[in-house]
Amino acid sequence: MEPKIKETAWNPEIEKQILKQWQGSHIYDFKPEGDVFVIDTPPPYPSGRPWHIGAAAHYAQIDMIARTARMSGKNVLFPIGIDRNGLPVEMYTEKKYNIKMRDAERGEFLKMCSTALDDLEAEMIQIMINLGLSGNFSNYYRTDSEEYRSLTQSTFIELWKKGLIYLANRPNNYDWVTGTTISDAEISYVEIPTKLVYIKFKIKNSDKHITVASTRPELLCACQTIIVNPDDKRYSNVVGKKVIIPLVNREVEIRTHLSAQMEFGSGTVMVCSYGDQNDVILFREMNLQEIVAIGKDGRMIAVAGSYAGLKVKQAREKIIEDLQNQGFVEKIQSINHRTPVSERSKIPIEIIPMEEYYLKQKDSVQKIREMGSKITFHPSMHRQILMNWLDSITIDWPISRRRYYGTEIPIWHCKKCSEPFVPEPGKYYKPWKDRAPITKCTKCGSSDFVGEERIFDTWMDSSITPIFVSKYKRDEEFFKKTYPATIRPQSKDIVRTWLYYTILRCEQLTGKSPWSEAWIMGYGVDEHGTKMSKSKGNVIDPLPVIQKFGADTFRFWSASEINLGYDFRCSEQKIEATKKFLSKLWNISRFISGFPIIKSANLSHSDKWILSELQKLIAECKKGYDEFNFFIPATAIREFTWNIFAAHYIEMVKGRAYGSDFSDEEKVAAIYTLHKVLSAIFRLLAPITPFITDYLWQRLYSNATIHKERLFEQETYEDYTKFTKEITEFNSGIWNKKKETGLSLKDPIDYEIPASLAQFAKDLQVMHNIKSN
RNA sequence: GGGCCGAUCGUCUAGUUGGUUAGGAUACCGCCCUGACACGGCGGUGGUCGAGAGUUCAAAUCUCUCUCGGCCCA
Repeated sequence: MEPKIKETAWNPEIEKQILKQWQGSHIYDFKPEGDVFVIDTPPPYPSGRPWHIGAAAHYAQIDMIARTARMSGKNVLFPIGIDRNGLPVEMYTEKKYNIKMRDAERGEFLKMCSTALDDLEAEMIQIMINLGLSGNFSNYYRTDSEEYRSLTQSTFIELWKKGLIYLANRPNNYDWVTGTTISDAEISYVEIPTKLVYIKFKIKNSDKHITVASTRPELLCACQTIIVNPDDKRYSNVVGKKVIIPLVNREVEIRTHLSAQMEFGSGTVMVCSYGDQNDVILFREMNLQEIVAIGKDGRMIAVAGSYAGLKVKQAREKIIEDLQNQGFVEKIQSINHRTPVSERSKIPIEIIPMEEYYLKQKDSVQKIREMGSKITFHPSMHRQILMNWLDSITIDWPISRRRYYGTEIPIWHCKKCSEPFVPEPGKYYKPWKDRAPITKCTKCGSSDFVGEERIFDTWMDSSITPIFVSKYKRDEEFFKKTYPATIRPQSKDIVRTWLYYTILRCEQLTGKSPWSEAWIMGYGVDEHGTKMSKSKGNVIDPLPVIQKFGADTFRFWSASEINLGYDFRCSEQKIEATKKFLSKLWNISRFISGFPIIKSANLSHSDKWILSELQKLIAECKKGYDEFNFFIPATAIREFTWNIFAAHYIEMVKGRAYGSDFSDEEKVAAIYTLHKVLSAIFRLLAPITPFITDYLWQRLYSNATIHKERLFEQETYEDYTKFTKEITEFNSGIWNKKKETGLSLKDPIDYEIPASLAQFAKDLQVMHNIKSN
């Protein structure tokens, strides 16, 4: 028997020719009809080389979702997009050209950012293609395109008209390095060593003092009250008295408030505008007059007296020194303080009152909680991340940013009376350079207008991906078919941003939940379990790994190694080891390819046994594919193929398939079953390893692609799986015996076949060359 | 300080209605060319199931406490 396949190992180079075939044949094109399955693909941000290997694994798995749905008979919309708005590219550009954004001409700067993104994007797209993603590459979208930005602006205009957006001047998280307001979602917390300074405040008309512990002594000039806990006996006799602020020599009153913790510091807290979020709450609650002490450049302003012009940190050092010199310091303690920092610039944020645009979100929390509880989460435990976040929302979402590379806020104000005007939706507006959409102010009659210079928080763009890909407001028919989308795949670290904001925005615009399922993946960490970062030097570049081992190897590794929702380790050695399975599959196929394809047969017992094991495998795979957990089918298929099908069944029927000492009927049954099982394995594996399965499928079974086939068909056979343990143990027993006695595997042996295996006796006898007595 | 999640051979994991010598894969070691595969076959080393206590005839599995790791919030 000559096998159809000559090569003895899977060669990843073949992937290139398969890719070419896919590209030419449009097998992955989407038709908006029948049973539609829409994936709200995350558009990755091209923030620099190399792309994270964990992200590549993530996209490989998203493709498995698409292929699973397609092979289940669905019409799959699998859009590909690139997220290009936001701060990282601005910082990248500033560094690359050694310029400052605010010194550059705005139009020029935007062009530089756009060019930088083009280069970074090209490699990302190439990796996605090489990975075999079955998405829409011929028409991939960019969030900074005219079409996308005009949709963002249209949705803003729509919500503005609905009254869901307002301008307000209130204390905000402010990142003075990047010069913009940021939302709570863009803040992370880090432990920073800092000094807790115990400052003595003189009590008015008394020679006594009280001690106040603070990590922000530079804000003394903005202090408006001192609070103590109402239950704190130590201070009950001073509540209501006035104290003199050291150095500043202003009087403030001592009050009580529950938020003062008796155990922390001295039990007293100075309330300043604004040291932290608690100060913001207290100023509002107690109706205190705010004193702004820090400017937009992160330096103290005039009200800080001699400290004006100093950066916050310098001012702190200086004021501690002055307090010490004048005897106001009782002691200084070194502590680690959980400090809010900007996720982008990594520096501690300041809270500064500013006028910004807000999108109402507090009123939506209850509705989103209900929607969230109806969305199916994979795995279900990650629903909690959303719920925890919903519980912590206290203010509306500030959506304006004082940066350049983003979608412009489409609004003009009357120069004279400040009346705002929004244009008609449907076009892309740049108010910083375009003319106003009206000629005369409807309020005061003035004809001078000033365009808004600010842009949106990038989440304003990203949060409308489901309505962008479904052509909201652009193709009503298409939208009806494709919205809400089916599934949102994403990583767990952006649940509170991307997932949450998308539900919020889509609910406000469409009244519906944007998808029925959310699929949440963990992070890729290095082989020792630590987070990959450029500074640690443990980043693995996915591109050379994919080139070396092939996309299918990489994909099978990702499926068999990553448990959905949990963090996973990335090691090149592990990826390399997975390649062996593909070669095993290749060689099984090579062997079977030598036999003709047979339509039907009269099965013998061994055949019925492996077919009922196959049914068990199919049921197991179905369970995994139904919840898009590819770990389950990948490991089950590997186990079945290698350790049951190849190790036992193929060895058992080899003699029969070759035909010596067997009837034609018996021979035909073996060959029929070999092909039956192999072709089922190909289809079961196709969503995970689309290259090798399609190649072998076309070599052996069809002129057409495997990717239009059904994933599996469930058939019923008499259950023979109860024999599996006995068969495999019997075979092991003989292999061991031959080894112990120094026999070669092909040597004859005396061995009793137990009565319970009598149905398989003939196959077993030939397999092991057991002497017939 | 509070919440959520996790912890099983070096690594990935099975085990979730309490009763298995705790199973598999990978890595490692040894032996072996066998009608597809040495990217193979067979076998072996390796786990006091994070720690402690409790319930029980019996606990990786149930209860409590603690430790560590991750994430979130105040």
